Amino acid sequence: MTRAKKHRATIGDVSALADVSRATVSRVMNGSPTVDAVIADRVRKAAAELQYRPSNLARSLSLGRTGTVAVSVPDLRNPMLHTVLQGISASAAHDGYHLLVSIAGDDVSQEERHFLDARQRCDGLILVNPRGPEDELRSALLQLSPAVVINRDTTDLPAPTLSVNHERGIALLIEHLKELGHRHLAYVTGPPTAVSDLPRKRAIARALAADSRLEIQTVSGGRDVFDGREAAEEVLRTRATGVLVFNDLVAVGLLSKLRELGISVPDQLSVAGFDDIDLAHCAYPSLTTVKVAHYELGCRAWRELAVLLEHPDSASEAFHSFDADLVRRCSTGPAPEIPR
Amino acid sequence: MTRAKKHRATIGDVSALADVSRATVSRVMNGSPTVDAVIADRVRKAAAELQYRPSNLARSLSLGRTGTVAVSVPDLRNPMLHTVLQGISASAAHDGYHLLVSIAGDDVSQEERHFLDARQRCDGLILVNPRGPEDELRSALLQLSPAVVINRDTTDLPAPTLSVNHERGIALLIEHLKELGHRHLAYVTGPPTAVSDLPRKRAIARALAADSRLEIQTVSGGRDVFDGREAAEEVLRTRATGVLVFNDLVAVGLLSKLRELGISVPDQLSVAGFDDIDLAHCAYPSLTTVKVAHYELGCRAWRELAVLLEHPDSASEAFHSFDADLVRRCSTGPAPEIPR
DNA sequence: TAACGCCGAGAAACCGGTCCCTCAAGGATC
DNA sequence: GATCCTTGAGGGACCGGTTTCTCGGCGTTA
Repeated sequence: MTRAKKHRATIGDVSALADVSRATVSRVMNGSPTVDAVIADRVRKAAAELQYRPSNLARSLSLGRTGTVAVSVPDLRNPMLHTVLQGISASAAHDGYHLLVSIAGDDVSQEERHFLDARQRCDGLILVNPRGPEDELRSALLQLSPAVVINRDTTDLPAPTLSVNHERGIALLIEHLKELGHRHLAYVTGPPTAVSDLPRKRAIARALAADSRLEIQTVSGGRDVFDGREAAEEVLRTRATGVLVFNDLVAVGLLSKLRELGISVPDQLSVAGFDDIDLAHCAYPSLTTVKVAHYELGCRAWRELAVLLEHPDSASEAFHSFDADLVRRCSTGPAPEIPR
Repeated sequence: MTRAKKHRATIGDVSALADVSRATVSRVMNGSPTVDAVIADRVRKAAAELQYRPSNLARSLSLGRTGTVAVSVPDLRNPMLHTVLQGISASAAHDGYHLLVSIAGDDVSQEERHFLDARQRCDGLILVNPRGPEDELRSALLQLSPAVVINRDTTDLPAPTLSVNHERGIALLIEHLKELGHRHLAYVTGPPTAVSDLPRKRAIARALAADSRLEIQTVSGGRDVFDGREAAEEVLRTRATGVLVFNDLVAVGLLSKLRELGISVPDQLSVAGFDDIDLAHCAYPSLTTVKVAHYELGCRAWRELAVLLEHPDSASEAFHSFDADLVRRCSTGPAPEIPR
């Protein structure tokens, strides 16, 4: 054989060298106790000599399970995702599962195909911030099962769904700014594809309906710090005294540009973010925001998936909402007496 | 059959329903032109009816390739990694490969096992910031091939290695601070496991050897903003006038704590980071740092891996170094005449 | 000493695809 | 009308594991 350098050793190579059947090698590798110690030793020695590593692929195919779960995320830049991932990862590891992260990328039309692809290599899938239209998501989920959805505020998807209560989070921030005397606000949106913009906008509509003296204008934003910087001038044009921003990252960008433009926060303009990422605490001024238990959300997502992995037929469609808590910091303050 | 709801349809189910052989189904699914249009249609109809999706696992096993490559990273919090990932991801997608990200986690002793695991599910592996001892890494790489290493400044690893020139980056920063009149510096390290601390420390040792008037003290830091905040008081105790920080994220944390402590940057203390992440531009004061072509580094890493995937025997051991460029911003300034 | 049971290892089917090889049918050529 | 070539589909081996089922050999008990 010229296998010497080429392909890795297979179970057949080991069984031949140890002069036993492949079944026996399999038993030894999996620690089955029904193998004679002498033979087991011979097998282990042969395996070591050949540097044998069982093929995960073949093993998974035969076993019908991979011991792996995929998490699909649109983009990794948002630190809030990392916290969710840590929660999932820690819980999954505890149950002996591996985690693979798959980046869906910007092309929403490719998202469904991407989900299917990720799902195929694993026993289950966690979709974080899926973006496509609801009917597509709904039909995709039927093929993806077992799957769990994070941050889609549709309550009756054919999969367990966990979501931050964005609506309430925004409501808290609006309330906070109103208490500080603000009447004219601006909302800096997320990227056009972000579905989680919808509940935020619902909260805004509701607040407007409840208080006729309130005014809230929308400014298009994005997902990262540069998007926040770019939104700054338009925010100023609205002449609002307080700004709600899609998330903390965009808010930090906005703060930096406002500073360059000579706007004093919060004296002239109050700014509030969303998520309470580590950075919110380090921003200047430190960022008022709402805090979400992202880590626990990740843990819970895993638990839901774990149940489905055990009982694939338990048609779980639970919806769990995670409330947000206001975190008052220095980027919000009383509305200025005299608008700019 | 009670297969109705249970397992997904297999190629056998489709071939039975379409009354053709499994080989023919396989041909149709892979778009082979040697199939009669009528039959192909029948097969497609049957596949649609059964909602047939070929098993990636079985396909990969049979094909001997998965069309997937894994990237192993220690932790996702550092934004610099995202840029590298984007580079890899874009290039890989261009060549029709999928990318999976695997998070190694904090336990370095599990790292080798983690690499093997990630590698097993894919055709290749890119190791970003591997941390274990060099001899372990060296022997692991032999089993991991094809693999590519990013950010390990050992030039003769048994795999293509791409690394930021940390040594030169730090040298640039030291030079910059010296020009500003600083003689007494502090260096805030990365986490204890970070191997990329070594070239940074080498640069420091070299600078000290070259200039007897220079003094540089080491303060232990970490990898995220909170580590930076925690290092602040010890930094102040060194009475240094300039600080080099392991990376931008830690530097941003340090800046925030210094601000709380009433230290004026750069008037009383100059601070410099490393990596030039987006945030460096948004920090207050904006952060002097060194910029690295992380995106290009990612692209190059993919290219190296792609070559190995094509020609597994081309024993490539190339070492590529990516130079860093100084980015002067507002967090560094002239050394104070009178130290604190 | 014969019958029974248990332990441990091998043969072979199986997971779900791919693909080489074979061969039948139909059209073209002489 | 017979032969050759081409087209296209099927049979079956294969990828590298796991697992059921079978059976030989040994120790135990009557």
